[in-house]
Amino acid sequence: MDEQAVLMALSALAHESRLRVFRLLVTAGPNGMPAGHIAEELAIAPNTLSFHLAHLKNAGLASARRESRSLIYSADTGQARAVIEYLMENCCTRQPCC
Amino acid sequence: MDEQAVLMALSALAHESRLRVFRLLVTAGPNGMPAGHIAEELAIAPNTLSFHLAHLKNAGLASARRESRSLIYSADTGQARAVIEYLMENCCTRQPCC
DNA sequence: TCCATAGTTCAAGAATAATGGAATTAAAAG
DNA sequence: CTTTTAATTCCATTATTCTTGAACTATGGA
Repeated sequence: MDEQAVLMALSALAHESRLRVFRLLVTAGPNGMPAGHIAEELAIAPNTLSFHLAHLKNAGLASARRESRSLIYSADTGQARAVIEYLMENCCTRQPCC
Repeated sequence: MDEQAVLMALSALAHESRLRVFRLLVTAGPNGMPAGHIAEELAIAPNTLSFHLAHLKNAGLASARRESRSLIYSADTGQARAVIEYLMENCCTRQPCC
C-alpha cells in the first residue's frame, strides 16, 4: 500500500458521517446494505450520502453493486487493515529496542 | 475509545506531512526525536511543523518532553492501534456469517 | 408511454484547515 | 545581561472540503 492510498483511506474515514457509514457497513458484513437504508439509519440526505459514499469507494473502503433499483454498498475491511499495517511498519528501526 | 477521539486521530493522520512525521516517530521508537531533527529530515518549516506536531499531540498520537533546549517528540502507537480496533468493532453483527 | 422510486451529479456558497511571515517564549552560553 | 539556539504562537491569506437545492440517470411497474 502506498502513501497516497493510505492518505485517501485516512481522510475518507476522518469525517463523522463517513466513519459512521463505514462502521455501519462493517456491521452489515459482506452482504452490505442499500444506500437508502444507510441514509435512513444515519439520517443523512441522499445527495450528501452519495458524496460520502463516493469518497469511501474512491478510497477503496467500500464497493457497490446494483440490485434492481438499489445500489448495495459493502465495506472493504482489508483496506482498513492495511492502513494500520502501514502506520506501524518499521517500528523502532532507529533504536535497538522493542 | 470514543468517536470523537477516533475522528481526531484519523484527521491528524490524514495529512501528508503529519503521516510522515508519525511514521518517522514510529521508526524512532520510545526514545523519540527532537522537533528540529524532524523538521530537517522531512524538510518542513519549523512553524509549520509545530502546527502539525500540535495536531498529533492533541489527537493523542504523539507526546513531547523537554530536554534542555530541545523538545523530544515520540509516537504513541497504542492510540493508533486503538483506532483500527474501533473501526472493526462489531463486524458482521447484522449478518449470520463470518 | 408515463410515472414513481432509488441514487447520483452539478454548481453555489459556507465552513474548516493549512501556509508563511513576524513576533514571542525558553534555555543555555559568553 | 546580551546573544544564540530551539521551538512555538499569532494573524492574515489561501486552499480545501462540506452542504444544499435543483437537475439528471437508471430501473421497474401501471
